[in-house]
Parts: sequence; structure tokens; C-alpha cells
Amino acid sequence: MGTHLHHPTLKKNQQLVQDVLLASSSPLSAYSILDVLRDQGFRAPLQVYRALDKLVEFGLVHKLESLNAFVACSHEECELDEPAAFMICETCEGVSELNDSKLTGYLGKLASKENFTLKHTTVELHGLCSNCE
Amino acid sequence: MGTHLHHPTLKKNQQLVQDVLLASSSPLSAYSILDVLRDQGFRAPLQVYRALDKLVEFGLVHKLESLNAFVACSHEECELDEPAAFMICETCEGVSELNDSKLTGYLGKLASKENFTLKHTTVELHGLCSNCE
DNA sequence: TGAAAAATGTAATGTTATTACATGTCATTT
DNA sequence: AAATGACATGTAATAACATTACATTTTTCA
Repeated sequence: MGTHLHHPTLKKNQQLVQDVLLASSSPLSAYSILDVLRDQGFRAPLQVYRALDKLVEFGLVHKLESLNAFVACSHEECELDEPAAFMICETCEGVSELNDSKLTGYLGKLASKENFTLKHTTVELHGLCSNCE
Repeated sequence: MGTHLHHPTLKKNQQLVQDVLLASSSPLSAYSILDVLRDQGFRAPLQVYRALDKLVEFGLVHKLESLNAFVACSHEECELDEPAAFMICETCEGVSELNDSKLTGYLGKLASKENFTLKHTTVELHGLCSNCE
């Protein structure tokens, strides 16, 4: 099922960025991460973007396209396929990651019905979480 | 079924922006639209963004979050609910808009299962269309 | 027709992301 | 150990996307 192999040991900048994301209860923009990491010597956006690129590639971090922001993957070992969907609370900014194979399967069916070769899906649900309702 | 009422007559800038989008075979960024409309007197991004805001509100235009770009709605009368999904070809940049009530329904079910009050969905499928495969 | 609401014009600024180029680190091979 | 090659990092500049602020004009409609 899983497509991600064991990811390599993280490099210094990758680990720093990952730690910032893990410590956050909501998605962060690259520039917010940069601000947090100025103390540890980060000076330029590219340092963050490069680390994020790798973390996304390893499946440890996901980009939320509708927010231009990034979240740490919420599945411990991160060897799953890409998540089916994210639910994003407009109030508390909390994000929950869904791995729903029925959804994934149905999106695949929609695509193949049109002979569309599916490479990547972005599913982001905006609204209010149960706490904030 | 539909949530959009008849939209009002478009204002000058709204109509200009809409015409540019209708004439395009692929999504356009706000700045691309601005470039096209310089001849008709547009000078600033805000003129485009304001028109886009209204067009999106009327359901005549959709924003593709994963591209930071905009497309004209492909349903003539545009009185439907928001589209269920977009399929975006990485090669030709063509976009097809899906109105699939089963998908919409299933996303609603996923949300209510978690007591999440759904306000808006972003579903964007990236890959290769049948022509480009 | 006159007041309120909506649309427009323009400048400045804020936010997100990439290009270009130089340097550093580390494992492998000889 | 020196040479190589691959990858990671540092830094500056710029590009691309979007909003705030404020002045003015147009439209709506009571």
C-alpha cells in the first residue's frame, strides 16, 4: 500500500523546520517558520523552502494549497500514501488529516472515467470543527 | 439545488476580466489578466482582484488554489452549487470542471462524521488528460 | 435630487516563492 | 590523504501573488 520508503536521516535544516512544524498546532507559512528559526541562524526564505521541499518529498510534511502553508504529517511513520484530504477549521486553524481509502478510490474512478492519469490530488475542506461550532 | 441566484449585470471591469477568462483555454493568474487588459486602461492589480472577487462571488469564475489562477465557470448559466472538483492537466494546462453529486455527498458525509461544519471544498486533481497522455 | 452604497483609480506595501551563484560537507574511490 | 561527485547550505536579488489605504466617480433608490 505505502509508496514512501523509509526516509533518510534528516539534515540539520530539515530537522529544524520539521521540529517547528511538529511544535505548532496549526499550519505555518514558510515565512513564519523563518521567523521562528532566525535565532538558530536562518537568514533567508530559501533555507526554509529547501528544507520544506525535502520534507514534503519524504512525506513528513504536507502543503495546504488553499492556505499557502505547511503542516507536519500526523501519521507517525509517514509511510502511507498521500493523505486523502484535510479538514481545516476556519476558527482555530486546526487541521485534521484524513486517510480515507474510499475517497481516494472514488477520485481515482472519476479520473479514469475521463481517461485522466492522476498524479496528485488536493482535497481541502474548510469549515468549523466540532469544538469551534 | 442551486445556491446562486441570477447574478447582476456585470460592471465594466468585471465584464472585461470575464471576457479575458472566457477567451482563454487555460487558467490565468491575476497578473496575466492585468497584462492583457493594459490596453483597455488597467493599471493596477487591484482592478483585477476586485473584479475577480465579484465574479467568484457570482459563481462565474473559480479560483484554482493549487495554481493561484482563475478559470471561467464552464457551466453556461452558472447557477449551480460550487463545482465538486477540477481536473488539471499538467501538460496542456487544460482544466475540466466536474459536478459530481456523489463526490460532494461523500465529502459532506466525511465532514459530518467528525461533526465538522463544511463551508467550502477545494478538490483539484492533477495529472495528464487523455489527449496529453 | 440627494444620500447611501457600490465601483473605480492609484500608490504603496505586504506576502509568498524562485533564480542565480558561491561555498561547504561528506561519502566513495583511488 | 587527495580527488571526485553528490548533496546541502549561505546569501542576495528578484519574481510572483495579494492586500491596505485613501481619494474619486458612478449607480442605486428612497
